[in-house]
Amino acid sequence: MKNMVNAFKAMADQNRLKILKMLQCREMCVCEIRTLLEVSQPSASKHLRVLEKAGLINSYKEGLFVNYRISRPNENRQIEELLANLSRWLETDDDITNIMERLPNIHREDICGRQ
Amino acid sequence: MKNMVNAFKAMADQNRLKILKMLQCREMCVCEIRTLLEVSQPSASKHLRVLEKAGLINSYKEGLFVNYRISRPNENRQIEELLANLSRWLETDDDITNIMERLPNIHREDICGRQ
DNA sequence: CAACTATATTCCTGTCCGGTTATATAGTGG
DNA sequence: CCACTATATAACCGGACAGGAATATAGTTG
Repeated sequence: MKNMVNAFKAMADQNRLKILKMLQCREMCVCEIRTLLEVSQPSASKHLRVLEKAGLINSYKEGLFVNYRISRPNENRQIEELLANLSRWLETDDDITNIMERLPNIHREDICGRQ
Repeated sequence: MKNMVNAFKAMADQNRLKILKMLQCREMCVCEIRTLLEVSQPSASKHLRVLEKAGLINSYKEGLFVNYRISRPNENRQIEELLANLSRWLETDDDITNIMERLPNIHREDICGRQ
């Protein structure tokens, strides 16, 4: 039950839902996420930590970057179902569609080192 | 999106998840819920309010009692999917199975007027 | 209408959460 | 090893939230 509660807590925030939707398109590093989200770097970092602790996403290092991605199919069936649902939800939400439009043009090479 | 966030917030609490699971068995009045949950009456009342505002449950009066029940299939497809998932989850959770065992023996006639 | 009962609301308090600023850590290139 | 960059963590603050105690409301019964 604790797991479930934590997953719901993690999803009970607009910015974190946005992050999940973004990562369902492709994996991204923190500075890409923070740029799309338009939040500060520490803020993005903390949200990612919450999602990771809830088992919804995980991360791996690639040089200086840390890439985040949706938790691979395993973990826990409930989380998997939740994420599967989410991928079908919010398709018509203004904030989400806005992010989805900008997402293809966001590349770390263009962003990093210029903030 | 706000709707989704509110639904997740409402579900991000052990007691509220318990209430939803209970109501997925049958509708109940506040004093039945509060007894199964082992919380104070105002606490139960407040949790119910949160769930109701999130569109997960609704209520109707029956004399002195207020009966709560799972939101009828309509409302919003996302909420419906969430609840459908929940009904398959937590089947093996200790707290939930404990409640499910006691639930058939809880009747308002035996409880009310004796607290 | 008075006494009673089921529920809701209010007020208070301690805790958690999100955001910001400042600082720390870790990896890279010279 | 130094300067730089991407990310994480810490410290702090204001606002939201859970729980309890007290009170209000609404419906019932006599």
